[in-house]
Amino acid sequence: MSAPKTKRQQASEQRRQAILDAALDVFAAEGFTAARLDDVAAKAGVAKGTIYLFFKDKEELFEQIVVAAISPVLARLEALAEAETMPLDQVLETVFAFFQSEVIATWRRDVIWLVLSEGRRFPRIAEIYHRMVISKGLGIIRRIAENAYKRGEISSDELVRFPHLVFAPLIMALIWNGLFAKYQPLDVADLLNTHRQLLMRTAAAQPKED
Amino acid sequence: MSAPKTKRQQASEQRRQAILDAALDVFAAEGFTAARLDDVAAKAGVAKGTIYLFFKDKEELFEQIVVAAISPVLARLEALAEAETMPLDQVLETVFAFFQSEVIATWRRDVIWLVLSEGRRFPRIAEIYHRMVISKGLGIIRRIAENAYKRGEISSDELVRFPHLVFAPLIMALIWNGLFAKYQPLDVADLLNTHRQLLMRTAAAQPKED
Amino acid sequence: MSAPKTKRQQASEQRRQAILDAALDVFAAEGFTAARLDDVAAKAGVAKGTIYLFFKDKEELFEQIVVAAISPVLARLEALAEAETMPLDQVLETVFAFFQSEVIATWRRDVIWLVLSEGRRFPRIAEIYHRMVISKGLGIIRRIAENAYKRGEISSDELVRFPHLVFAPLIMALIWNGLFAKYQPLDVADLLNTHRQLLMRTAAAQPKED
Amino acid sequence: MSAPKTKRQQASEQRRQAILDAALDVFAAEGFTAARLDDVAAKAGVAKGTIYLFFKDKEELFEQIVVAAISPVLARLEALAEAETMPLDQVLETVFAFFQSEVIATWRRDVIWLVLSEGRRFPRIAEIYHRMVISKGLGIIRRIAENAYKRGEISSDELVRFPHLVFAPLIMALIWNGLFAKYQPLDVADLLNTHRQLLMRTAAAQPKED
DNA sequence: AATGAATGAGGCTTCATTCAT
DNA sequence: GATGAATGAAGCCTCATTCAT
Repeated sequence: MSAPKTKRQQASEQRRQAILDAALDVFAAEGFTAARLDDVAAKAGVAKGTIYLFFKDKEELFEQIVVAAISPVLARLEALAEAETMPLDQVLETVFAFFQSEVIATWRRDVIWLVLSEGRRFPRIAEIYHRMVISKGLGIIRRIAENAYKRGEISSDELVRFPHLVFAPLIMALIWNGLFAKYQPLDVADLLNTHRQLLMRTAAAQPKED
Repeated sequence: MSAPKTKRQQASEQRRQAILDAALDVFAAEGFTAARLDDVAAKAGVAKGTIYLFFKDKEELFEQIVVAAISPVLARLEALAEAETMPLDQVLETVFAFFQSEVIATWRRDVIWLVLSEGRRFPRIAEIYHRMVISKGLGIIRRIAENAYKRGEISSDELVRFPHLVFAPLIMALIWNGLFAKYQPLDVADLLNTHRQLLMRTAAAQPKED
Repeated sequence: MSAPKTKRQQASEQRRQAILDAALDVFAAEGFTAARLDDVAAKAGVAKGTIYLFFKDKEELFEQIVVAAISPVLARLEALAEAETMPLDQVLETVFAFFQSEVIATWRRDVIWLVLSEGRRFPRIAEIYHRMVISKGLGIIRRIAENAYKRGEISSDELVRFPHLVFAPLIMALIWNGLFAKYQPLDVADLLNTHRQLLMRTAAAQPKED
Repeated sequence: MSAPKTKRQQASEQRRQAILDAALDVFAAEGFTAARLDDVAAKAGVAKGTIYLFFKDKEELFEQIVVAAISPVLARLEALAEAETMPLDQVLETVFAFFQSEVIATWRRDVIWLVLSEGRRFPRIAEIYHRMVISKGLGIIRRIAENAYKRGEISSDELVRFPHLVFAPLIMALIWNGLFAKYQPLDVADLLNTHRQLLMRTAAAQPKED
């Protein structure tokens, strides 16, 4: 139903996507204000005016970058939500692996950087990202942790109250790679394994006994 | 040694500081590119040209904001370094309290946001911040953790290898407050207490036995 | 003689006219430069490219608006020319009534406004309008006045030498309505009656005696 | 009190005036939309940015052209207002002479053209011009006509009710010169003399007798 | 013939930087 | 030193015109 039929529509959709791809590159590299739409157009292989056939102005283009980037992530979250009864340790392993291979090493990283660095000046973007990604992701991990807690897999409700703690080292790793890796490399795989051990050892150490 | 002598020198130093204070406000609010030197000058109560008496250009002003903001922090770090043998739990309590009262609620928060959001485009700033703050802070925590580990206060070397894990929730709290608090408040005190419990329970649970 | 034969030709002529009608609206409202052909096309119910099937460019479209608008007026002038021996007073009454009901209250007003406001920058338009409307109209009134003068209906040759004086209050009324009526309404009927009385009393007062 | 004192202030005022002069030229020649601020700046001998030190944007510059042009005219109107008891014929002669030498042949003509051709799209300008020039001028002529009528100098109250009729041929002459003089010259002096005779013969013809 | 997506030149406006006072 | 008026390069956005469908 939303699949474009005619060649015209297909070509148009391809152009739109090319602009979004180029814009993500340029905006991530330069930031919203310093990014030049000339560069976006050049990188997308279209004329300047073409951008305005799809987006009202620079700001809407920026928002749509984030919106467009979120959609595919949502599918992943849905899949994760299915795993509510999976062992916590296994969930963490899956999530951390996904983060390393599919986020920190790909264009998804750039989207997060954009939200991080421009979100305060574009509350709409922060709001969208929170509503569609953050709150959902936290909710899923919270439910998984809750189940693990009830099963006695973990001994305390810390992650139930603050699922944020699961993600903190992920976002830190992403920031470190962006800012400091040049001066002091960080073994993200090791970091995240250690983080997981830390979370899980806590669990194993104090088996629930009530 | 660096104390200004004459009144003129003092007045000059005050102007310089007023510009830096104003610039921190404006740059943090708008980002480097969107920040207008007109606004900085107005907020500092000086003429636009005066800025150029102290700073070569906009970029140098930006760098000096960070440099100037770091100096006072260094003193804190030195003090913390003295505490190498303090119990880890107590160190964490001190550090987290400082973070809540002196970072997340003050202009220091803005400095961190600037490094976060502009650091990738201004490697010199990232480099300075890493060299003067990050690596020192991590080093101190690592040594404290190492001592605690040797004393048997904690049961594993995780924090020795990745002292980053101590700070991850701090940076996450700061980001959350900047981006998402409007939509979903976060009890930072509770979060950090929980984080500390999590770190320390690990320690207590498995007394070192090798 | 110029009647389109085939249905296709008729449809084409209708499109052309629709474009001209729309263009008159848009150009009158915005002026030549600010008028957007997008708006013209939308209002005419055609695609933008269609305009270029009938008119070489924006400027030619503008010219043709005026040309097309003039043709129907010419018929009126012809009719008036037949009335060369009609009493001057009656002619004025007829002309002024026509002006009030058929010019100042209709799209003809817009044509005049276009000529007024853009004529200096588009001499071709001024020239066309002068040749086809102004000079003819003035000539007719001059001849009528001349006849009236010869008959002794009016006592002086002022209107023979300057038939412009008959029209001056008309154009002034049109301008006033366009610019100042909002701030100070003008009773055009009263104005024109007064104007006519003024012209005719002159006539009646001094019967020709040579 | 409003005289600039320092050299700086004088130079600034001169620049402002140079910009206004240049802008009148360019706007009158091209119309508001087609006028290019680049051209204004070049003609005024300043940089583009300098315009924005004095005027918020193109539209404010446009308004200020008219406002600045009106001020000197006001003095003339005041002087005319003093002449309330002067014989009507003499007033008309004075006004018409002024119009020929000081309006139709100078930059004042351009101001009127601007009001004429752009006033509908810039109601503020029409409003200003009406309030400061039109209504005042009409009021003065009305009072002068009223006095003449009371004195019996003119036999009817037509000009009291519609002082507009005095000015109609003036505006017509201005328009003619702008649009049609190339194709058919107009002897403005003769036209205005004839107009005056027409107005005054009416008066003489029917001496007031009540 | 008719369409409307695509183009890219051009204009308004901003703002970092300079420099005469 | 301090000022702030002046500069002009640069960027966003519009819109007349073209052309593949």
